Amino acid sequence: MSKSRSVSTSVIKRLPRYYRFLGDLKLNGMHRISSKELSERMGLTASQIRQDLNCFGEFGQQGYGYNIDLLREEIGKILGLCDIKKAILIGAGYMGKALAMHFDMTTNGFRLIGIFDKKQSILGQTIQNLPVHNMDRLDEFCRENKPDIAILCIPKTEAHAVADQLVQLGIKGFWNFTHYDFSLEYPDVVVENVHLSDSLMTLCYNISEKSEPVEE
Amino acid sequence: MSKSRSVSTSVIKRLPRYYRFLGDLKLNGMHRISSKELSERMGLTASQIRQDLNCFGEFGQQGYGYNIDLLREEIGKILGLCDIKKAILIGAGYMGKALAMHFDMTTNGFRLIGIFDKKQSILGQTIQNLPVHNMDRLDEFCRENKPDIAILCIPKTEAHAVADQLVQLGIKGFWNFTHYDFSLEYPDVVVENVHLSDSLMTLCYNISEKSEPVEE
DNA sequence: TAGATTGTTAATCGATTAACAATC
DNA sequence: TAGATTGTTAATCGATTAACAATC
Repeated sequence: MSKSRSVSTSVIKRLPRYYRFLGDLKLNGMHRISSKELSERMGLTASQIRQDLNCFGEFGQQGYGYNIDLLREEIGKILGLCDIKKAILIGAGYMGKALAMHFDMTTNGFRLIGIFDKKQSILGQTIQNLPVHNMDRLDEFCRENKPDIAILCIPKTEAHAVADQLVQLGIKGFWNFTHYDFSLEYPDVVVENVHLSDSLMTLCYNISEKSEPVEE
Repeated sequence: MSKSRSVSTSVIKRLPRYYRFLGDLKLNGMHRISSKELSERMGLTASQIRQDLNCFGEFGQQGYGYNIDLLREEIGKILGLCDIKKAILIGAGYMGKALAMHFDMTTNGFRLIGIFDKKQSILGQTIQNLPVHNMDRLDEFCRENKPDIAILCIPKTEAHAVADQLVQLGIKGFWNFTHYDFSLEYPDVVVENVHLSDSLMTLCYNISEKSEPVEE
């Protein structure tokens, strides 16, 4: 299906945004769009859009443009959204709960199948029909259910040990909300970091920069 | 203080990570580090680190390397973390609450000064000593307290109208957790997006890619 | 057919890496 | 002084943009 291996991460990172915009256009009742019009709506160049898409195949038609519905579906396939993978949540604090309750993972390729915490007060609870298991049941659960990824919403101090354990248990990826950085430790495991602090600091920089007098 | 205007966003995005690693090294009781050793720990090249830092000044010493504590502080200054700016939270659902309760903004340059929602059931509550105000008090509050940024944790459908209102009220930046994309609409307002869906889709792609048979 | 717009090659631009003189 | 490591210039690499023939 895919044309060749190793598409650059810059391209990959743009795919979800294309997917989102195409979804919005679809909801607007539109059916076709040219790379030029899409580029204007997204703040990119038409060239870039065409280059990006041509990493994966030929989805357009000369003189016509792209069929919105079809292109969206193709990008969905490229991202692998159709094949729903199994996720477990480690840490049912505020952030973990927010994700479990509020966030529809199935539209993003995942289904939550288990929740774990070690805090006694949380253990009885049920979140989205899933009981919160004690951490000491993690091994057994993973062996039985073979989750693909783990969502880490635990304190930084616990991240390392838990990650080690999960890698041992064959986890394939982490959605990492902790402040711990294990990009390098497990070369065969995919890590997607959501470093909220980094994001907020970037905003801080840009705000500070903006309000500074511009020196020539 | 800063050497020249318009440092590339690639560099800016790496600053918080440097800041984090230097903080960890400091906690480890270390005092100096060379660009080479830091590069190995962070998975970068020494050249890149030196290039990045030299966008802002000369923080090292030949033959010695960098003073960890000092470099960390300098990066903090560059990011503008010392000057605490005012933030308001719009939307006190699961995600909004998680941020307000759990996330220490002051270490990232911001202080939460107001929380807003329109859901009747939430309005009585107090989160981190801040009462949840009704949305119809937003105008008054902003005129009185002049917040710098707004954290948007509201449904996509409401994002556009609220953003418009806040821009009118002089907000300087958004920390955007909604699925709405207003990168282009307000050229003078700084937007930092936390598109969790995009992040999860990227993870989905990388997991799918990894498990596919590698074709040559 | 003529016009529009793609897919793709070539040109440009920017970011990363390498090299090295300066210097602690 | 000799060794280490910076700051910075030059070389390389990759990503973005421009151009255009192919074609719907």
